[in-house]
Amino acid sequence: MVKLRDVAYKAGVSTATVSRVLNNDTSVSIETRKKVEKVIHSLNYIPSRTAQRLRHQQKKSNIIGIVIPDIQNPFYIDVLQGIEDTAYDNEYAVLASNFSQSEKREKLYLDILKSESVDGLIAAPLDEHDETIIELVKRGLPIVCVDRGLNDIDVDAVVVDNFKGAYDATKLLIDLGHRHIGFISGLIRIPTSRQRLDGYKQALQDFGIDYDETLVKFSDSKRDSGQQLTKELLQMKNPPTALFTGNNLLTLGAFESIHQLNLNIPNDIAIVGFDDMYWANSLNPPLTAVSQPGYEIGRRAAEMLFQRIENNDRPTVHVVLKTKLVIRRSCGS
Amino acid sequence: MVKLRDVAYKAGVSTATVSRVLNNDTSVSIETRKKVEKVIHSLNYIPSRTAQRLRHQQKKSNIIGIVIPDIQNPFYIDVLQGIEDTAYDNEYAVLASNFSQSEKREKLYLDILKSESVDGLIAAPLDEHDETIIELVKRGLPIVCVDRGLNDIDVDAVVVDNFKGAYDATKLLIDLGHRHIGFISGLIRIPTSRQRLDGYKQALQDFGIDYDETLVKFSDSKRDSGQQLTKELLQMKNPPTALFTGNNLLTLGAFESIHQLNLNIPNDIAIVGFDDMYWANSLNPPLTAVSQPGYEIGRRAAEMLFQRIENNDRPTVHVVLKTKLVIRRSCGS
DNA sequence: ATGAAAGCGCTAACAG
DNA sequence: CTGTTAGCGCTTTCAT
Repeated sequence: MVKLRDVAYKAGVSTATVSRVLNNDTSVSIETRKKVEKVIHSLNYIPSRTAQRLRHQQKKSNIIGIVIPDIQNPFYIDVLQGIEDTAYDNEYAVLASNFSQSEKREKLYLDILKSESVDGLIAAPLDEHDETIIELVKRGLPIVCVDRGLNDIDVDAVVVDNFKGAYDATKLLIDLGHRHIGFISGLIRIPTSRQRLDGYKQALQDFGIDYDETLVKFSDSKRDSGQQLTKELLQMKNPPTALFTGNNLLTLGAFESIHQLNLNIPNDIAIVGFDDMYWANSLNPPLTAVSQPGYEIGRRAAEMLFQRIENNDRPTVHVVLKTKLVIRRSCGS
Repeated sequence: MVKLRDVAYKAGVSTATVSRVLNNDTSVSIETRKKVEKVIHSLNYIPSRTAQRLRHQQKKSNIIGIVIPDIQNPFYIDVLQGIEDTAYDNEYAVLASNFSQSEKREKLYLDILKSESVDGLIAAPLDEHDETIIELVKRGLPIVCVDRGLNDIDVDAVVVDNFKGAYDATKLLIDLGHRHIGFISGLIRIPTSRQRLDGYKQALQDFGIDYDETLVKFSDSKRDSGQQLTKELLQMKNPPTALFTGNNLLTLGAFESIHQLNLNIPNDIAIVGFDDMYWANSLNPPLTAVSQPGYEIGRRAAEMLFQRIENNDRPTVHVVLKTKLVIRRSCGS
């Protein structure tokens, strides 16, 4: 490996001068600069960022890290895109990592990103007690949580009102006359799942419908689970007349299942899904959905992160974005 | 920032001892180790990977970088997942970046990843003459290209047989009796788009159908374009009876457009799409598609990269994976 | 079993 | 305008 010293030696100057050339220090004479640049080129020399970073680690790297729970979930892709665009506008670069809901991988990536000296981190914690993230916050690394907050520590967060979103969806179905409404939930461990379940329950209660636990299924939020659990619900002896699916992949599974059973949406089974993804209009019938502003979540989170990087002492902020019920044909009318 | 020296001081030992504890050197007495570990914990100390790497730079970082053209395209997500899983099995971590088809962003991210001292890179080049990537290959950074190869330099690549895939799709529609087949292509600049167009043309030619350029539309491979161009095609005075869409997002746009026009698939318009994504079965009717093994592409690419990291001198390899025509109901029968 | 000290490649005072 | 030099945080001989 050719190093700065080699260049200096071959060019007959000091290492400092080479460094100056590298960093466009104006105080180098034209000829010296030319000479050095020639040697740099001829030796195919590339400065070691590792060494550079070690030298002045106070300097910003202008890189932020993102830790995503499940890259297969397009909701997080929207968030990521919002972060990316905002970052780019602010001259930051984004390094993303996906931990596929695995605690071990999450820790691995947090460690790496941390030590790769990112200026800050945007993360969706595994749950409200995510220790690895809490530790990083304690160490003073600028962090903004998205989608899910953290209970045991004060930290910036951008989330949506999952309770209200689920409430609205359930209420819509109730308003349309349904009394027997199935719900396919994500893992109860995950805060957003709990909040959505609570919204569902509250709506039932407000309209005098008893909560029937046989109508509620829990899953890992993957499409296959949605498919499987929808089938189970529809094959009950007293099946639901309407279905509320807890995230976008579960919704797709439900559609698949319903088509397979040759049932008609919304006549045989009405459906409202959490998440309004890009394919919602391509489904047949188009999906009625609780729209989460993923891109906006990402944008806000990035902005908050950049503020915090500038000033780590400002008070923490929780931003709660509203969901929006987008009514299309899958719920009937 | 708490550093090794702080730990040493507080524990009343030398920095060397702390380092030994960190690296599980056996020659540390049990009590000393315990004492040091306690301090490490209490101080919340994390070693700086930057410094570690500078110290013995021969050591691998066990990080690979990925440069993705468009993270909104789920095909690349499949590839990424394949890479990720393989990487994890081989104890590598993956840092991903998305350049949204922007040449400037691509260069930015390649620079960053390179200097973040990744052990290698998996990239989908902008085109066959992508200079930034060529330069990195020349420098000796282990690189594997996916989806698209590089013309001017020898480099490992994992691609699919786009020509054959497009040929098969077109032939299927011809076999079903269609003579007037629209094609919505991606940007002609992108190699995969050209190959698919060639496959389409060849199939027409082989079955004695004249190439009609008014039936072919070019676009940026986004859903909106698919929607718009499908509308244009279907509103021609002599509209196609069948449609071949050049990638998954274009397909979604086409479905949306067709539903809006209240046309029936496949009776009014048959459709075959490139890319068999996870939502293919949720569409109504389910989509007939050219399946690209995205996950497999990622897996192979990662394996090849790890081999090259071990031995950068091995000859370059081009892997061409086959596509598979998955017949469902959108093309009629 | 532990410590002292020499760097890894680079930058930034400080001095000239 | 250019050179000397002291580290950045860590690992690793070489002593003890």
